[in-house]
Amino acid sequence: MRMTRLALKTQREAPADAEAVSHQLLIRAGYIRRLASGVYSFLPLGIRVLAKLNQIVREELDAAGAQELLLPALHPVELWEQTGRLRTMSDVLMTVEVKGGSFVLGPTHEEAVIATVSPDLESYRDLPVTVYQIQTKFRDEARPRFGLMRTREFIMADAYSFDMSAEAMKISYGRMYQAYLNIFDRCDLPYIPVEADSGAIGGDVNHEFMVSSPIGEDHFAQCPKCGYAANIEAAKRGEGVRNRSDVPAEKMEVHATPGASSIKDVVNAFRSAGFEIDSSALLKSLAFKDENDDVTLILVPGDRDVRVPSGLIPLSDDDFESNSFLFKGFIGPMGMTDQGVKVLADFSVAERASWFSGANLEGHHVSNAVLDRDFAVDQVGSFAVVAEGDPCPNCGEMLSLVRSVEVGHTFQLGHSYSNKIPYATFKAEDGTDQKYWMGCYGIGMSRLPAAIAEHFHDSDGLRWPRSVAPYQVELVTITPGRAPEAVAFADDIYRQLWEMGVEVLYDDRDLAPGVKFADADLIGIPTIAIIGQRGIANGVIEVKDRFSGDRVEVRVPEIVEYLRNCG
RNA sequence: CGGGAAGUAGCGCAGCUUGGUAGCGCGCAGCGUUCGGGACGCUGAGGCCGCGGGUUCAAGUCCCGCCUUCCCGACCA
Repeated sequence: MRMTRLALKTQREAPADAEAVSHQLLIRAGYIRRLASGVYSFLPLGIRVLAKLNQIVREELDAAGAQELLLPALHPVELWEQTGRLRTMSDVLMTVEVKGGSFVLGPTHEEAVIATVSPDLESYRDLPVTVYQIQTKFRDEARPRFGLMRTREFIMADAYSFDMSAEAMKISYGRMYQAYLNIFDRCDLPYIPVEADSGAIGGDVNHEFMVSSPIGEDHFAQCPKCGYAANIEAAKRGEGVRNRSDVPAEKMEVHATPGASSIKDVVNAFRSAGFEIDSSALLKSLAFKDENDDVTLILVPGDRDVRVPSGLIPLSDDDFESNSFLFKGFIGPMGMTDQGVKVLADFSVAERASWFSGANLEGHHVSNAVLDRDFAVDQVGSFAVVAEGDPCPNCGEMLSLVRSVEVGHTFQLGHSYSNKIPYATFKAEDGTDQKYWMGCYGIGMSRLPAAIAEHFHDSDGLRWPRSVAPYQVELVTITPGRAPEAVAFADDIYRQLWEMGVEVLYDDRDLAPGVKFADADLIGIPTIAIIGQRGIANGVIEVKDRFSGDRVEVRVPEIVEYLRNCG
């Protein structure tokens, strides 16, 4: 492509509202343009990156035995009522009213794919099947941000597997998981698969594919020794050193702390009473209930958050009324097991000898509450959100927390969707109707260019790995107005490379050299060949590697072959 | 949804305190000079000063309301 014909203009300055470096560079270099908040156009260069990524995904998923199809973006609203997600996902759903009904703009396609393929998957003989699509998704995000990172309209490659048994589902999952490893390998991204929390989509085993990034919106815990890695939502810690050495001689003592029901207020109350403490000395006791309305108390230090086990929900105000021994804001673990409350303590609770805690009395807290002396627990385990330095659950090494971008997510769904859709069944070998065992798999296609740009840019601009670069080679002519022979020479190289099928961008613009060099660096094509009068007079072409910055001089007769081998 | 900031030419910004002809840089068009790392001169085009109302002889500027955007948080298959 000749740049004089390319519908693209680089910008010296990024829009003021672009914060992330990847966002600024993608806009400045002319890959994307904002149309609305969280809504971006892909310009000619940007769509080429996307096409490269799509091609990688197609090749790997096809090789894994998945079949491409294309589901609609418009879903009849009834389909979403059926699974209950019209309600549960109402925060992000966009709907459109049309003649004769309403449609949901698909934020994900479990409903649509089941409705589409189930007529053809009638028998166990028809399984297993995995289908995928590359589709635009719509989510009314609370806060779109960081350019392509979090948008309201985005492109996802999503796949769905259908199997006849749990074992078969695991095989399909394993195959897709491997395909995902292949895909991210080919994007050259340093990613890491982590164990993840299943969240609202439901299901059991699942993994997120994370890329470490300073603008990531996720965190995962990683063990430097054994390789354990899990999303912060799912990460567990191991047992620490139980501290019994400095158990105070003093007995537990009740203090009046009127109105102090938050961690912050309680700390302040004790401080004004002369105790030099911070929130880590306070025992946070949070009450939850299960489906039988049985109460569970979870204990974590006051400076930590509870990682709520699945199946437990926080008590409502009504629940507090029906459990009159629970004083919201003043709960402590003392005597709770006698009330039939199950008490779970995080490992970190056992690491401290004595605690300040709620007194189970309105307006009162206690000091010197000691585990196994003043209160009992049913189980000590990993019940807090893990923190930097917590011991690894596998090997005990200190965990570190990594900020990251989620570029893919794979789920073993089991029956969580097929159970909700009556016709999501097949005839089993024994003649009974059975539900599909499903898996689903997603890659944020439009997020990937941002993640890649974020990871590989330097101070001069973008640097694309070859596998996703919009062009493999950029030719830059120098002083075209004055050097017709150099231009003719460049034209010839361009034509030859073009005919060989090399993806070549040709900066044939009549601009000052500095501008063209700067643009080449900004755009980030991996190989830049500089064709100027001076070099040609010496019989050489200067070729710059955008990644390493290395420059080599290639002899004129060899230049075409050299550049071809770059691509 | 809570907190903060900002909307003036395609992009980056000044002007607002103290109301009186809407400006600068980049970019864009034309001409000329330059030409191996974002050159220079001259000429020119381009504006619903976010929207609506109010105050005033007069509003980009003051007052009220709304909208949009960005950042932090909450939320997030």
